Amino acid sequence: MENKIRIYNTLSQKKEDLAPFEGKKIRIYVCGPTVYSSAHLGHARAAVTFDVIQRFLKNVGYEVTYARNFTDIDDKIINKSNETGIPPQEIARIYTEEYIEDMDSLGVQAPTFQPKVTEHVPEIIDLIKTIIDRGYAYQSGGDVFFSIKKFPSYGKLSKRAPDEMLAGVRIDINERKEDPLDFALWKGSKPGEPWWESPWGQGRPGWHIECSTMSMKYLGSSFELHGGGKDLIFPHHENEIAQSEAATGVEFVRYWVHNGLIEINRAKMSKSIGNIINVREALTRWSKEAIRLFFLSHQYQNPADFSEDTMDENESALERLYITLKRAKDQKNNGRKGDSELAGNLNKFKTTWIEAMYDDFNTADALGNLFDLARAINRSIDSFGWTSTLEEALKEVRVFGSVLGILELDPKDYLQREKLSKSALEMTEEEIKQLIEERTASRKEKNWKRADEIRDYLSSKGILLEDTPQGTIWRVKS
RNA sequence: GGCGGCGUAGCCAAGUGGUAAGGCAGCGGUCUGCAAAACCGCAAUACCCCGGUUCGAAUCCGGGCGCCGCCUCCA
Repeated sequence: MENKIRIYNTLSQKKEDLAPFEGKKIRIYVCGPTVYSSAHLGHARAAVTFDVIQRFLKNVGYEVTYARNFTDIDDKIINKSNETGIPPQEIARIYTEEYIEDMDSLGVQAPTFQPKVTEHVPEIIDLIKTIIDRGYAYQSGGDVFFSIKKFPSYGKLSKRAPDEMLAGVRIDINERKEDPLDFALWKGSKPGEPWWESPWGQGRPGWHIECSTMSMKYLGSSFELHGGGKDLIFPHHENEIAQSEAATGVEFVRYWVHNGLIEINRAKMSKSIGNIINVREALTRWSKEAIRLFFLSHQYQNPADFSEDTMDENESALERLYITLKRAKDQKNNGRKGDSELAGNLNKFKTTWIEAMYDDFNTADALGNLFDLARAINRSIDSFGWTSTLEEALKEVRVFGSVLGILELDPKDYLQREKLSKSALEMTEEEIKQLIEERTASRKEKNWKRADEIRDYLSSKGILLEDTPQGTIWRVKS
């Protein structure tokens, strides 16, 4: 097995060995949402991607410190406030809470720190002062701008040269900027807008500076891993690098990691196109683990094209795994010791899934190996029922599941309750159980007609029956 | 125009030099009262096209076609 984690670094455009600054400590910062609307699948993918990365790192022995911010003061929030009449703070509060709830619903573990911009304005002002003092920024009216000319390596992340960026590009000509590409560290406030007192007058932080401030506050001037969606590479992360390195003189981040975007019918999901799918909408139809499975069955850097059919397929795939787990659980100990064939498959799985994850967190590859193991488990059950090897295999599946955040439910709960709640059928568990009892009685009398009638009826209601040696079981159809 | 990326069977999707994981859907078989699930098997002559490098390329290089993202708020 390889002993180095390989990770694709946007900065070098190569896979590199993951090497912490110190021991086995990894510090991660991920750009969280600007809280002015409900979380959509794009937010969810980013959150799940880095959730799995941090889970895996912990699993293989790293000590992870993970920060993800809330940008709770921003032009977009102010615009929303102007549209709705709801105060900006209230908008931010509502969507911050929603985001926390939604990510929790998706099984995303809470980061170590979840700092908010509005709670760090003094630190932001200090950082801006430092940048000005070091000669990288200038005041102009009530604004403060970062001067990209002073930062020669500007463009190193997004691979673009400042001269080229200007050509044919739509840029607001702001009279107060020395260079059109300069960006605001501090924005003077207009009447009616939220503001904080600063050396440059009343105003608020510009976009970008909050992430530099908070990441460095919680993780240090230099830290290992900074993540976010690919759409943030420019200008957001480019500007973060410029500001941070201008302020400290040291390398800001060692590995830049970017997840691919969600597409709908091969077009980016975005507010301007209006094809947004919110997390809570998706959760009314598919289980949280199916949604995670959808994300994780793609390599994290690739685009993921969303469709209802694809989601249904993921739900079916998840169901297959849970059915296998349930079968395994239902086996009785029959005294047999082990199954060498399964043991071989288990060993293979143990190494292959770890290897896949070591290679740039390739969850899609790892999942392929899981399905191989599931087949091996089923085969073993068919031949031997319960064995100690089966027990070991289930243990390993649980470990794997805990890294990906899937297969964490009791199989029965998934196959019945979880799915019952996602389907439109109006049937209680009690009613279902009664009908099954009646059918079991009919079957004993070999009254196949009545038995089939009941089965067909339940089927029409979306309930699938299965007659097993242990009795009749049911689940909700996909 | 600049930068980045993608094009693998019916659909989804791994795979950066040695003759192609996995899932979903389909077909046949075993099992079953019949089903379901599971297993076994099948199928789809699956690597966008054309050149090149190589003993050997889906994988590297060049060219072409198609699609997408960023360059403007965005996970």
